[in-house]
Amino acid sequence: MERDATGMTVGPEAIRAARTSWRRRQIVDAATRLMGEQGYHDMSVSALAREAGISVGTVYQYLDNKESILLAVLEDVLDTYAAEVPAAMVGLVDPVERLAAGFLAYLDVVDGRRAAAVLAYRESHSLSREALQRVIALEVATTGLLVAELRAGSATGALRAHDAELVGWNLTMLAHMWALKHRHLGAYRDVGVYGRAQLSTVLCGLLADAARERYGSFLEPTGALPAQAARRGGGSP
Amino acid sequence: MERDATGMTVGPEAIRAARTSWRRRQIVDAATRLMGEQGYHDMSVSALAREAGISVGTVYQYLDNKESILLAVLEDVLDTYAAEVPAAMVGLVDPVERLAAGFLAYLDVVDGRRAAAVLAYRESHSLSREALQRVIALEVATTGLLVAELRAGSATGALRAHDAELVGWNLTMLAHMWALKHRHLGAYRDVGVYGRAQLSTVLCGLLADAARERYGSFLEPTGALPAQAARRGGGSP
Amino acid sequence: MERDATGMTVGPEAIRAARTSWRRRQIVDAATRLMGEQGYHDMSVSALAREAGISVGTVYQYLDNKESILLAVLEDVLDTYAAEVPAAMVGLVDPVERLAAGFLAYLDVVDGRRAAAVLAYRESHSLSREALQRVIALEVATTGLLVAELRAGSATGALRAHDAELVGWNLTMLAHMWALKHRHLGAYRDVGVYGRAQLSTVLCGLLADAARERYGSFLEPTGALPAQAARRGGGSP
Amino acid sequence: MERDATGMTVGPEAIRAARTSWRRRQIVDAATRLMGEQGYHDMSVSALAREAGISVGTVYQYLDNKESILLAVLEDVLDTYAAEVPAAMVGLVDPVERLAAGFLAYLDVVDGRRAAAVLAYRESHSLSREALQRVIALEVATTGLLVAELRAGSATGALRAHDAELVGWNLTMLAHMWALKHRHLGAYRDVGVYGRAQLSTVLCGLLADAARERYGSFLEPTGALPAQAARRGGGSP
DNA sequence: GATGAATGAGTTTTCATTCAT
DNA sequence: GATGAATGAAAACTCATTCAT
Repeated sequence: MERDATGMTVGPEAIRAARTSWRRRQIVDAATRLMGEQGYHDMSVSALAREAGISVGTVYQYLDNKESILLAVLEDVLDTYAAEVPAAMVGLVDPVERLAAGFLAYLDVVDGRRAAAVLAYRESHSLSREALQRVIALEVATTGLLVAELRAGSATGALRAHDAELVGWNLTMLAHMWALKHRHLGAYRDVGVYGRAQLSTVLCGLLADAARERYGSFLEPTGALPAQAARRGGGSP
Repeated sequence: MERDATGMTVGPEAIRAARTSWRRRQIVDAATRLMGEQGYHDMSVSALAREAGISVGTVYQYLDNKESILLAVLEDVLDTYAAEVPAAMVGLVDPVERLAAGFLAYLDVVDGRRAAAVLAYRESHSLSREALQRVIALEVATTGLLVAELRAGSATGALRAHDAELVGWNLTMLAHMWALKHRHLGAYRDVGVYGRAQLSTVLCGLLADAARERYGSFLEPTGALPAQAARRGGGSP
Repeated sequence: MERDATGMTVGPEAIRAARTSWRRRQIVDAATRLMGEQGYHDMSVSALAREAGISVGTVYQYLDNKESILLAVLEDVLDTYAAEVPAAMVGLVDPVERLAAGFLAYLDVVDGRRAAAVLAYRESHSLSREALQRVIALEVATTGLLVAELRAGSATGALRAHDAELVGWNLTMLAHMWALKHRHLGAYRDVGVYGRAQLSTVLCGLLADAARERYGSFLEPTGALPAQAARRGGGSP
Repeated sequence: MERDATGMTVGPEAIRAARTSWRRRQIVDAATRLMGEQGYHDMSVSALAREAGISVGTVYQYLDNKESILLAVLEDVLDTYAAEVPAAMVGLVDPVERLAAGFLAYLDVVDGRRAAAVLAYRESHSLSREALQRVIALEVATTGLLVAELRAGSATGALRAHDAELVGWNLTMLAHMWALKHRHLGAYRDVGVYGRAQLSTVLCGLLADAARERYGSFLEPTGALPAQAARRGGGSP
């Protein structure tokens, strides 16, 4: 493989790879926009091409068929969750703090791409069995990150015995809810407030009595979050 | 208006009305089935007619167009919520008990018609502006029943000061979640357990210290529910 | 056949015949109205039934199919021509006067039922071959009445040698034109004026020099018509 | 804009424009044929596509909907009138000669496209309000050309005072009549004879006494036309 | 690689006609 | 005789996908 002075891979394959990912991004971004507005079925491939500024033929050069456009869009959001949630936990060691930071990062991604977050609920059923499995696997993986912290918290004694998987899905659901019910919740609320309120709801029944004081700030829905957790989670101003 | 020996209204208009509602039920039931499996867009009207055992023309005799089939299906579920939730509260006076009974009844309907419950999330965006408003209004109305009890609970001092509207939507969301995440939750869990667990999660942060003992049973996720609340809520075994 | 005191036929067959003609009139009148507005194809049989104040089934009891409704409507107008044109000539002996009276009567019918007159041009092609033959035969018959007078006029020497058939169709066409081009002609003109103007146009080239003086009034487009001819022809004020 | 050796515009836009007009012509020609036989409503778009030798999709690539196919067909004939009538007058200065030449050219177009000429009468009512306005405007424009000559003839004193607009419509109607009544007129007559006969009918009442001699040839229905007027007008042999 | 014209299967919807009541 | 609910064939129109340029 050839490399240029700065260490970047060059040569025909590198050019091709770069073009491919650039094209896919063009397409996925345009598709996310259109599908958010009109839905998967009402987005025609030619409208997508127009929105992306390319031709129909080019769309089909980079994606096999309409369904794989949908898959690419959904994977794109789910990949963002899978990247941002662990990124927010880096540097934190306490399971409860990691959990809080992960949840707030999740919520932050949802808030930044609300329309895309809704798509996973609205359009997944249009995927083939295999594609659906991939989407589910991604969702399970991200929720799994939260579940792991819930289990770790139990192990350290900070959290009471609980159904970690159920609680993990609760956290995921509450993050998604910000997008799903934004019509009802978003008018007079702010993501930050929303996130803290939901976190306190979930942690309330979870924290062991002995740990309540230590994590008291999480139980105070309207209170300020400890610096660490807020760092990543407080996305939109 | 003529009436027969049993007091039933008879005569041409009564026959027509009865036929109309029977036909609409046939159609709505078939549509709920097909849309649950294939989605709104992938359900063709002729497939619907076949499933309902009638002709395409007959479908259009009772519903104006495909969109109004969707609306009828969604209203059908939402109407069930709006009927069952208050029905479950009848006879109860304590706000917390009414809230619990309402939530469990809501969950019970969701459990009984999981596919239909998901449709509201998946297909609402295919409705026209006006139809969407009707659907939203119905959803708001049912959630409003829970919000009212949350406010009443605050007034009696049983519940702490809280964002009643947000908590109301949380309860709604957690009921819907049983359908939305059933793939993940339903395999090894039972609605009854699920309902009590979620109720305890929500009530934990809400109950005033003074009321904790009184409603202790609600805070015990796996514990038995007090007779009253369980009576209505414990639908599917 | 039974007859009542006034000599009217009675009995079941008479009742049936009377009902049949009454029903057909209801239907033809409604159809003429609707077809005039919407055209034959855009008039649905159920809309026709509604307009006529009867049920679809009843329409089919009196007319075999949609095409025969069209035929009935067209025959209705053409029959009116065939009745009114000779009626206007009754009592007149002079061929030129008879011709003038016939033309003006024709025009008068057209004026009274403009929409129906247009239907013959617009919708005839939707008739079956046989039905079309009947319509054509009726039109030929009426024009033939004018052609006969043209020939008679030649025989008496009042009219010059001419292509009587062509002139007959010209007169027919000019009568129809009042309906066909009414948008352009009707705004600032009156049927009476129109009729006299067209008659003078046609007669000008026809009258033998010796007869010009005698029928001078017909050549004066804006002049008054001789009493006889005006009697019938001056329909709309 | 690029041009090839022969000065033809080339490049993608030129190709596209050429293809578009070629396709539209294919479609309009096929539609004129089918609509002439079956009428607008009974011509299905798929039958049209078959007749044109293309696919349904291609029809819709070049024309928005079925109505615009009809409009294209009607505009096509009306545009021919609007082009041929003035073309026939070029080089003539005398209003009466120009009028005669214009009328005969009009008739010539009608004769060349009889079925299409009838369509304007049969199918106009299927147009939308706006499309109808366009069709009417075109018809008025062509008749206006004749009306202008009628007025010019009055100004020079060749024609008597008359209702120029009415006479203009008469000429238009008589040209159309060749198509509308062809069943009755066409069997034993020839367009040339028909045209001269009708022209003489119209001019008879119109020519001022002083001009009768000069334009005597126009008044002789069966006589030869003066060279100029015959040149253009004598279309079909 | 990129384009976009062409395709035709598939969708929603209408409506003439029938026939049990 | 009168009704109008039921039927299903047929129509207009869309759009994912291909492929010659």
